[in-house]
Amino acid sequence: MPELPEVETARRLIADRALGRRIADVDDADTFVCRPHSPGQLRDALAGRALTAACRRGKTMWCETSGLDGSAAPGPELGIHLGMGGRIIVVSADGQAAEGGGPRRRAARPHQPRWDRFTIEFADGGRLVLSDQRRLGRVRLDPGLGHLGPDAEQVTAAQFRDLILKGTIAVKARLLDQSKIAGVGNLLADEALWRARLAPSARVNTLRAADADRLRRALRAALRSAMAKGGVHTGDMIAARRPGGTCPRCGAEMRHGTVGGRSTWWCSREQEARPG
DNA sequence: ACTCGTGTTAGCTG
DNA sequence: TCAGCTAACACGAG
Repeated sequence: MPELPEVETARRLIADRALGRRIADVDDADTFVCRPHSPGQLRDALAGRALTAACRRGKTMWCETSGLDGSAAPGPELGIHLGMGGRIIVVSADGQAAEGGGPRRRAARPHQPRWDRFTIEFADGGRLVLSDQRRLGRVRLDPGLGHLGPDAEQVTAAQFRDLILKGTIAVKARLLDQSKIAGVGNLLADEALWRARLAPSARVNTLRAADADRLRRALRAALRSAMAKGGVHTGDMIAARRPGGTCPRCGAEMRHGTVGGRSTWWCSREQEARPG
C-alpha cells in the first residue's frame, strides 16, 4: 500500500490530529518493528513530551518532539516507516478514530487490534497507533535521512537526469532505489513508466536526456493524480495490471514479468524494449 | 499441507 | 561502486 501519496496522507493525519498532545505512555513491545531499540526505550524517550511537527521525505516520516517540562531543548525525532502495509490511526480524546496510510479501497481488510505494533497513549485519553499486519513497518528514534535521495515530488529535472541515467541497471530498478529518488514504489514505478511509454527493463544507459525528462514529468503527473484521488491504486494503468488486462490507451495486451525483483506490468505495444 | 505471491528495505555477494 | 539476490514478516490463494 504505502507509497509516497499514502505516506503523505498519514503525515497529514498526524500533523492535523496528533500534535501538541502530551504523551503519557508508549507501547513499544514489538521488538521487530521497534528494532534496534529494546522494550521501554521508546517510552522512556517520549513520555512527558509532545509531537510538535510531522515531516516526510519519500516514504519515510519523522516527528519532532518537545522538550520535557517546557525545556527549550527539543526531544529526539520519532521515525515512522509504514513498510508494506502499515497504517496510522489517530484516536481523539473523545474516542473518534481517523486513519491514514492504508488503501482507501472498500475491499481493504478492516483494521484488527492485534495488528497494533506501536502505540502512543496521550494524556487526554486518545492515542496514535501504527497498525501493520505484516510487521514490516518500523519505528525508531532519530532515523536520519542520509540514505535517501531527494523526494520524488521535489527532485529537479537536472538532478533527475543525473540520478537516473548513471550506470546500466534497468530503469524500473533505478526508480525503486530510494537512495536515488525517494518515494517511488512498485505500482507508481509501473504507472510512471507506462505514462512515459518507456520499457521497464530498458537499461538506463540506453535512455536519452529527453527520456529522463519525459519520465520525470510522467512521475510528477502520476503523483499528483494519486494524491488527488486517494492513493497509487487509483492510477490509470493499475486496473489493467492483471492477467488478461489491456492497455487503457491503445487496447493492446498487457505483459507481465519480473524487473528489479518486483512484479512488473507493461503495454506490449507502447513499452517494448529497444535493443540496447 | 505446501508453495507462491504481495504496495518495502537492508544486507550480502560477485 | 554497482547490480542482483535473499531474508525479515504475515497471510490469502491455488
